[in-house]
Amino acid sequence: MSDLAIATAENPTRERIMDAAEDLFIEKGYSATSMRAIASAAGVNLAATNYHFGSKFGLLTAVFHRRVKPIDEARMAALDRLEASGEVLTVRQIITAFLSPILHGDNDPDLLLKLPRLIGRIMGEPETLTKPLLEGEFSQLAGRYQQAISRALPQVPMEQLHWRFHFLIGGMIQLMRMPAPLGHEPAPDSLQRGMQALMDFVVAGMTQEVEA
Amino acid sequence: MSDLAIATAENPTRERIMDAAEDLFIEKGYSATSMRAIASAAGVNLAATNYHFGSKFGLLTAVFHRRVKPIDEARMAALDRLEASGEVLTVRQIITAFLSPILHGDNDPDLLLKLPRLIGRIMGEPETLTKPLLEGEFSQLAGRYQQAISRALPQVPMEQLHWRFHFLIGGMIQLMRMPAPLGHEPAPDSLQRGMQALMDFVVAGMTQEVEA
DNA sequence: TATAGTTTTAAACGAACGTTTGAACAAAAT
DNA sequence: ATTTTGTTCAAACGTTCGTTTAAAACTATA
Repeated sequence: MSDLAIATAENPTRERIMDAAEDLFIEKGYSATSMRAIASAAGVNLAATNYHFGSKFGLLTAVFHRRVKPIDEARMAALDRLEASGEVLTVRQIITAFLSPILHGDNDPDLLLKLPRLIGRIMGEPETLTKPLLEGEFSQLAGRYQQAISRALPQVPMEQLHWRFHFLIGGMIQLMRMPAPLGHEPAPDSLQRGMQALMDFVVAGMTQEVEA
Repeated sequence: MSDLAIATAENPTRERIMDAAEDLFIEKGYSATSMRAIASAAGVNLAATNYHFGSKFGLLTAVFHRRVKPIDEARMAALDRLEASGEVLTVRQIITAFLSPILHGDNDPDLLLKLPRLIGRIMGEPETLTKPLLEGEFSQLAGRYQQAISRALPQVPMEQLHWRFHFLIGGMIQLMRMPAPLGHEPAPDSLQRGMQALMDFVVAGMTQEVEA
């Protein structure tokens, strides 16, 4: 028996487990979701979860990266494309490149339903969980985007730009966690509308002028 | 034996439990924190936790409200004070009234250390936990502030204002969860600096002008 | 000092947890 | 046909969970 199963071309069990785990992680959070609940929702044997993913955390990692990887790759590609033009970028171009892959990341139809809530929920977990998930990849991506913003706003001190990027992330997570404002029912196009509002909000915050 | 203990003038056990619970909730989150760990850290018997707070959720409620109540009361009072002047308020005045109680909420010296991380962590928990905690009080507070912002920006559609308030909350939570930007070590005055940056960012986002 | 009320304690309750085991099964390779 | 390899399964491992019990210890009033 090998340590972990080798994923065959089509492995319905593996994917059924990941789908069920994703839904439960979104709804209940990581700690409050049991492997038994996942196996039961997936219609597979309990031991299959550990067989395929090694551990509960291994399963979380797989579920998380399945959604995030295409988004971050699209973000990288979008910035590559912009910078290849050689022209000076606008803040709006950069912000759009960063945020719009969430809406058009890949061809998965329920990306819009799953990804935001998954990110939002997992980002609420303790750092001991989230840090290993983000290590390396995302911080490199964030660094590239902050450099790009810095070139677009050369007069703004670096510390300010770091804070403003911080609030971009905060607004994004808030939008993902609650795709409608407080006390409002989420409409089908809430996320799109919220994303547009977020882009305008962040561009204004990034390009702010000192007041008289 | 009564259902719950009546809090005497000074009840070191009750407060030791709340202090320990707060630290552990901040560090590990709610689900991942056990009553045993709380009792052990507080140096009290396990049964004392249920004796004083009825249940784990009752303990969370007590810990949460101990921190949040003075903040929200200060927010209410600050808005009262502003509106009593009768003059038209600026967005900056309103945003400042909302955010600055976090920095100067009461006389507890470790408010700055505890409150932000507690809020940030708990807001990351599933809605089933957070909704009962926020019901009533905060939504009323948020409503009043959104009304005030609406009067300060009469030309902006209500839907836009709701989104912008949403992002104010998101930035605030992000700042509370991570009092320093990504990849930066938190300095002693990080929260103050971040809060100032957040105010500027949000005021710019709130008062944004449509671009040419 | 008796007595009533409150708080703390050790111990246990049943339930649920993540993980592991070893046998059964399927399918491909020899 | 037989071995090998990957997968599924029921069952159990030991641990930890939130909560409860009933007695002991404490506090204060009478």
